Amino acid sequence: MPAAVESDQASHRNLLDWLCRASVRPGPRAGVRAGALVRSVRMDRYDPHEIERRWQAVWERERTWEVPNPGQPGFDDSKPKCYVLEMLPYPSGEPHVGHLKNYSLGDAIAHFRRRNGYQVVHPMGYDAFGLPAENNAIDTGQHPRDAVEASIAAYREQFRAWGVSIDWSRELATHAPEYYRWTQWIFLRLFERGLAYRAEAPVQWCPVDQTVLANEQVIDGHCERCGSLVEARDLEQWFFRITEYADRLLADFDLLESWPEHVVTMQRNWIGRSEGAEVTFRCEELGIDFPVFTTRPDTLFGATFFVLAPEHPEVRRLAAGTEHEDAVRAYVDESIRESAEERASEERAKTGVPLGRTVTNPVNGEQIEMFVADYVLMEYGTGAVMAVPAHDQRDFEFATAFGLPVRRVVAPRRSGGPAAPGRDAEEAAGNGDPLGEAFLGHSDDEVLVNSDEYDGIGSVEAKRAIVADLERRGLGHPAVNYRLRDWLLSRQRYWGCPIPVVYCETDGIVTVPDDQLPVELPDVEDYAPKGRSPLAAVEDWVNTTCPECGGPARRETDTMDTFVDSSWYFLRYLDPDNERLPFEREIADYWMPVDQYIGGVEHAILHLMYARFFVKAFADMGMLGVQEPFASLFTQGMITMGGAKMSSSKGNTVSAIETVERYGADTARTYVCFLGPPERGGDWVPEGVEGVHRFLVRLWRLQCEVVERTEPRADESGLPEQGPARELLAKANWAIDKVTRDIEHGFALHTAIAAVMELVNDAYRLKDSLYGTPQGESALCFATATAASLIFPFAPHLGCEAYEAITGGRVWEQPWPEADPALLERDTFTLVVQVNGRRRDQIEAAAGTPDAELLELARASENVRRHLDGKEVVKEIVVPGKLVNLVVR
RNA sequence: GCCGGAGUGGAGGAAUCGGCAGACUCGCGGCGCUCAAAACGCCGUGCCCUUCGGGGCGUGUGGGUUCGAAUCCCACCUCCGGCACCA
Repeated sequence: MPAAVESDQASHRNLLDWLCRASVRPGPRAGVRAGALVRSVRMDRYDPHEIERRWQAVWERERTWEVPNPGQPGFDDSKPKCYVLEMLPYPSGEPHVGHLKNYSLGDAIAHFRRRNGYQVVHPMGYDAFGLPAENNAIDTGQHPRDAVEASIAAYREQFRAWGVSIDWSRELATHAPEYYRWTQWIFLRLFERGLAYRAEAPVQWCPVDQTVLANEQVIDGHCERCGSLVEARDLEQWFFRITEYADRLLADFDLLESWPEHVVTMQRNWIGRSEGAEVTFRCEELGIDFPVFTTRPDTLFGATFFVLAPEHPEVRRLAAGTEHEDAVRAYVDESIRESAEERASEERAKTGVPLGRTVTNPVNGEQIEMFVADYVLMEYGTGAVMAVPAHDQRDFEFATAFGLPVRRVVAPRRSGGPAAPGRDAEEAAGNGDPLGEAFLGHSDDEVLVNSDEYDGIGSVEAKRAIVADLERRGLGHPAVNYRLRDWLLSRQRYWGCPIPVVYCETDGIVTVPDDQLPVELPDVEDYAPKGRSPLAAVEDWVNTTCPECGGPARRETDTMDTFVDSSWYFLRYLDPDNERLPFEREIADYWMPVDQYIGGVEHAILHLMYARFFVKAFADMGMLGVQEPFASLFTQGMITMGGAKMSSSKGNTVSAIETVERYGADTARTYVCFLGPPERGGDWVPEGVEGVHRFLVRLWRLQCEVVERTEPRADESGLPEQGPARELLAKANWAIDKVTRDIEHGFALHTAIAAVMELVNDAYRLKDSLYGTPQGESALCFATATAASLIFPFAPHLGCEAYEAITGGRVWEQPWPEADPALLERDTFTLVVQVNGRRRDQIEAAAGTPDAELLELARASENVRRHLDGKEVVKEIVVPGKLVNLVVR
């Protein structure tokens, strides 16, 4: 072996090494490879389907993508683990281009990590319970299980046709009794710890889907799924106590490796933590205490009235016997009838009715008037507020409408020191101190005014002092409030996981013992919901015996929200056949957390927050050693067509299946990765698909030509010093470096693919000058094999085929290539010469040329001289390896 | 209203430690191959002017910092996403 090659080859890993050692390319290949059988008939025609089927058969036969768990035969403990996961699909109809993108991105990462030395687990499953299949059953009578399983078959077939590298031995579906048995088991463990409970609460009811919804599933007062207006109802329902984890859900954002900032922000907003105090206002006449939550206890002296939500349980009692009784009743009835949407509408004037009662302001003993008004929400805080009109926009509007007093109690410290005590708002306004300025300026440099002994104290300090004083008198204490509500999990629908609970006449709520799980979902005659679950009609299922006393009992007929099913599926993949537990802790601890999770941003709050909650609860129960399920999250953008969201009603859909049938999976996969930055959406352009297809065909033909026209022979000449062979080798190494960095840094798959395109373009441009010499042919073989190797994560079948044709090796068994630093360094560079910052010339210069020489080169340029003529050079800027800028006057 | 993100050719997009604006792909134009077309290959393609040497303008708008700004700062406009009577 030539010495020149020997010194450089190590960094080429086995590819260039192999090319140099054995021959330019192998003669007859050893053994029967998948591609070798048909080489004779292949010719120049790129037949993606034939190639794709063939490699898929190899992977399937050899179970290439299956990875054993620790302790199982074949487990390789020398490699670090890597869990690559895409959000599991909801099997409805057929997979679409959104799925294609999701799984193409994930598969590229999985392949990339594998070839970088990781033991990658990359499983797949189906989120099979849920309304679409059930609604379909109502329309057609087809059992949801049959519909869902037909879809699963279609999805599975597509994923195979796309050549996604899935470990099929771990496949699961959430509607299978073997799976939901453990969903029920988890429910029971949460129940035992008080994290699942049943309670009556005001809930949101979707009249079309005929079920209650979780808060997260209501958007602007509408059902997230079907869009209909939700109604408020008081019902007894099952909840998960996610609010208990609110602080940890916030704090543990710190444990995440790489999540999009906006997803974290969305969850933060959703949890909506606010610090303040709970303060008690007492109605002396009736002897009722009204606690309120406030973030501004420092403004207590400005509380000039008091407002209850129309739903507040004490409203009717307060008004009873007063002159306002009828008006209050009418107002409350009207408010409750109105939808949340109407109540929240923006430009609506504040309305309300006096209650004819007063409460005592605990800081100064003032009697302030009570009102009922619909701008106060029962769902937040205590359903009552102290109104501080001087410093709250909403209270101010109400006060204006009802002619109530406005008293300013904080003022900016800067405006000439503390304001004179006793000055009221009208005065302040009259003194050119507009009230508008008084609205909650959150500057820390405010001081209290009109607040007795607290006057002059800074607002931050005053908060502490006032709350401490109230606490001493038993009238308040510091408090934290959350926007987050407990997760309402029961649904009055059929196609979901049964809740493993019975109601016994003597024992009340009794859980089904573990050894009787799963509580199987029975078949029903009629799927239509009638305000309660269709399961309620299955008499011989509902009527059962109490596991405690053996007496008669009725089963819970509600089923679980499907988000329960998907909150732990990523753990079941790791131990899918376990019949003792949902998953073995040791196995889960080995693989968890998910290193890279990929899915749509639409799950930013719901699924991702629920799954985080489950994992924390599991950790608390000793089932798991991690606090967070997903170390890194990538949210892909939606594919549009003509700038609009694809929908069958608009007729602008693209079928993933048809695209794959027409161009092959490699083209479809590469196209969705090439469309643009994957985190952004991308517009599907049919000509763009053609363009990517053309590129793959070019690579294919290049490979055919190289195999045909290069001679298998030993190359003893070492790395070329210059000329086209050197240029192409340099380009190939540049591409290795670029693709590697782009995939590693922020998922820039589109620019990675562009780099391979550049390599192929250069190979085309240079190939005719490379044939005939050992160095040239060696470089061409290396470049082509490198292109195949680099495109493999995106177009795995073509990557395999082309790589094998040139090297005889299987590309997925090769380590990811490493760029040779010697070939990355350019020996010349283009020196840009500017005069006054404008480009006047460019000159080829040797790398490492000293600054002084660069300046001379620059001044020697004819065009530069023209611009220097008659002027004085006042400054010379040299950026080594880049440019020279001459500043003249 | 508040919090994020983004505005670059005919289109998608590249360039983000401040240093050649427009990589790559599409589209368009030219040439080659062909009886011809498609396919394929090569070349060109921001706008304007040009004596063909080159020159001017150009990254949403207006200012600023700098030898030099798509990139940094200030003000504003537009679009997208999230939250929103949350006390």
